[in-house]
Amino acid sequence: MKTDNCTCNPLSIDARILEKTDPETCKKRLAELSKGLAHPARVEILRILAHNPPEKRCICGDIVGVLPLAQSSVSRHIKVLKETGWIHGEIDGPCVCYCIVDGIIEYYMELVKRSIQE
Amino acid sequence: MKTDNCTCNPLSIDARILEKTDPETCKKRLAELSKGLAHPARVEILRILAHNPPEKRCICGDIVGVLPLAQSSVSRHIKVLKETGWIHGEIDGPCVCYCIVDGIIEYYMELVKRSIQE
DNA sequence: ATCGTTTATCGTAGATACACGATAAAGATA
DNA sequence: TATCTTTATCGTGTATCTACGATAAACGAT
Repeated sequence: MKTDNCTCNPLSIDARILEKTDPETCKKRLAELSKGLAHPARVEILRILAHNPPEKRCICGDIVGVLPLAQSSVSRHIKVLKETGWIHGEIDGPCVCYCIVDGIIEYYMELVKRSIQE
Repeated sequence: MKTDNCTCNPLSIDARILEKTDPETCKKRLAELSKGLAHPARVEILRILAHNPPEKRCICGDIVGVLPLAQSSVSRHIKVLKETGWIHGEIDGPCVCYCIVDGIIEYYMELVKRSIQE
């Protein structure tokens, strides 16, 4: 079931806060986020969430239909993405509304640059 | 032992080749490279290699001195970075010359963009 | 209250990751 | 040849990852 009005708070992250983050924390954060990306299924989930229009963000179970994995496996991948900080979800009736954290990709890129190049 | 003249071929990767890569392969490649980044010690190794001046790229054992890990553990992390495609190494006398693959960070960022955003 | 839908968690099993010390392999040096 | 240095690999133990089916939990609808 897909609802049109998503109750998801637009949780966002600003890449500029990195300026106040010490290098050691940056490395740990980068490693953590990278673990989230370290599986093709999770990349695909992020892709789906990133492409979902903002006004229709509740696509909880639709992900299960797309991926060639059991529902429990998909749920686990979603959990990893939540724990590593890529997405967040809020309960919306019987299903859960997931969305990608706003600005997380830019934040991640900035982390890569700062942790490796600077 | 650090040698000044590095025998490392400047193995490089061009982010533009991604244009010819199909989405499924991109996802797998991104997941693979991300696995390489998914540990703080490996991020630090990449940082060290990225900062090492080109004319002094052979710093094999120096990495062991910097990281709070046993030599065998560092060697294993280096192996992961090699296998996932971040670095490459060539034997240079008794030590091994490691360098970061040229352009790999830009390639990685491009992969993130293409696999998630496009 | 009962049923159907949706998502999370549990239990299990096999694979992979991570750390360490010990050892091997390769080349330089005496 | 013997020895030192440097790096890779092996063996071990512990922890985490991954997948699945089964089950539980939460909510809406009947």
